[in-house]
Amino acid sequence: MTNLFLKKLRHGADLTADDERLLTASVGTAQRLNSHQDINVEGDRPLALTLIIDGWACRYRDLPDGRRMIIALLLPGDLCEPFGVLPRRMDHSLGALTRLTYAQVAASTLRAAAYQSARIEHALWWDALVSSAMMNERSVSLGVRSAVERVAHLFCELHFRLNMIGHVSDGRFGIPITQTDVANATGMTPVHVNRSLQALRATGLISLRERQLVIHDLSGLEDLALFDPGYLHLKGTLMG
Amino acid sequence: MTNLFLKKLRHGADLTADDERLLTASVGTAQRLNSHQDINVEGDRPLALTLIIDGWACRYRDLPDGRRMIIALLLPGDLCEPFGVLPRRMDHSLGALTRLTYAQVAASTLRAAAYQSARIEHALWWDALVSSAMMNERSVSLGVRSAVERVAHLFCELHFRLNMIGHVSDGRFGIPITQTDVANATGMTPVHVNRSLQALRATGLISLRERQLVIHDLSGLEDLALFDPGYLHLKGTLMG
DNA sequence: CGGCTAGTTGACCAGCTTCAAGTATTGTGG
DNA sequence: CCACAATACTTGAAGCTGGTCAACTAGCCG
Repeated sequence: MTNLFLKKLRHGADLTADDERLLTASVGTAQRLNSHQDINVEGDRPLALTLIIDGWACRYRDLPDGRRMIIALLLPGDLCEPFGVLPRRMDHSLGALTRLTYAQVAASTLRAAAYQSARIEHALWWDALVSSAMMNERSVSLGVRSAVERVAHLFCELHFRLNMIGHVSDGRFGIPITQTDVANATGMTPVHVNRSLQALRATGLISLRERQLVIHDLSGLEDLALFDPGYLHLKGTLMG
Repeated sequence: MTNLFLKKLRHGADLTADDERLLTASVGTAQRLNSHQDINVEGDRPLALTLIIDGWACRYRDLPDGRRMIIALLLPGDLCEPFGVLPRRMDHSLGALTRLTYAQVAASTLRAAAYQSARIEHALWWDALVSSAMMNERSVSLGVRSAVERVAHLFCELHFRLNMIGHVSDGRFGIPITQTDVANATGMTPVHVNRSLQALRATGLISLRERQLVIHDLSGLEDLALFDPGYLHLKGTLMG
């Protein structure tokens, strides 16, 4: 269970049992947090990378006048930053959206693991590539997609990401965050998220009740969202 | 002149003459392109990383219905992707916005240089960190900043990035791209970019004529844009 | 000179925000 | 286990930001 991280990385490279032991040994002890608590805040000097073990978190930024943007949603198995490096000063914050279990990982330890095993190096770079591609696609959403498209796109992306770690069954998965969180992540107001959700439900492509999302027609939803899963590089599609 | 790349990397680490020779040797021969030509298009299997030598380029994505989003602006000295890895398939395109000189760099060569010199490794990771921070800040712009704020923020960022490579003198620098390009990069329409530019000029903080931008009051512009230069990690602010 | 691209302006419109109020749902202390 | 508060969700009405459409101007190059 600690290692949805491994489960995800297996999509990026064929890790051996040794590789997996090495990675497991790099991860610190689990820590817990309630929702709305922060792991790092802007301005901190972080001591290690953070690995999400259970629950959802986000990287976010607050502007001086109170506006908040969620830069990225972090799911179990996600590393909060690229593996190679720690900034001297956080330029954004890292906070829990739900009750959260996480662990710290030293960047130097991960780099050392990458030196030791080309497969680990490959897997970690694959993970960094996918994270960066998700940031790209988020810009596209925020820049040119409409409100309904953005929400639909988010659901498609969550479907694929959660599926990688076995958290989707039969097109159904939990979305344990509030509509206000979705609003902060999509650059919309909570009110308009609500209305967009209703519009999406009205298409018949999804159901959403009590924070359980059911995708009835994935390819229909993908079409609506202009979603192309290529950016998630799902088959260890990497070379150097 | 080839090496605005080095000039930029010096902001991330103290490179020795040997380091710089090694990096210079990694870079392929210069190639030229006219504006609106592409280096890679979505779906390509890229053979190497691309380094911008002269002129401006962008990473962009076209949606099936014709909408275009510029994901990132690339300036002289910029590497188009994180250094460690090449995707098997491009999930976005890379194109010239002006006449362009660029060169290819093998990802494996760069990784090898990083193995050989901790300073090079440090500098390359610093570069990757800054690129990723710029993507974060772009999401913030697109998500919560108004039109005028977005344009102002873009100008602030360009000021700092171009300043790193010595392309700013006295608050003045060239912006060799069209208002339509700015629109595609900020998620706005060309018409509204035009009006926002007029609004910005009316504040007296900037002048913009014949694609020469003059920032009369940088800190005033930063305040207007809610710009905090911290994310550019300007002083080799990195640890592992 | 003519054709193309870039920039500018005006009028109108739509998508999304804002504000406000009301209904569920969840959590908490007695 | 209930009462109550707090949080999350939903709905309506009005307004603003930015989009759309269309036309016109200015510069550039063959």
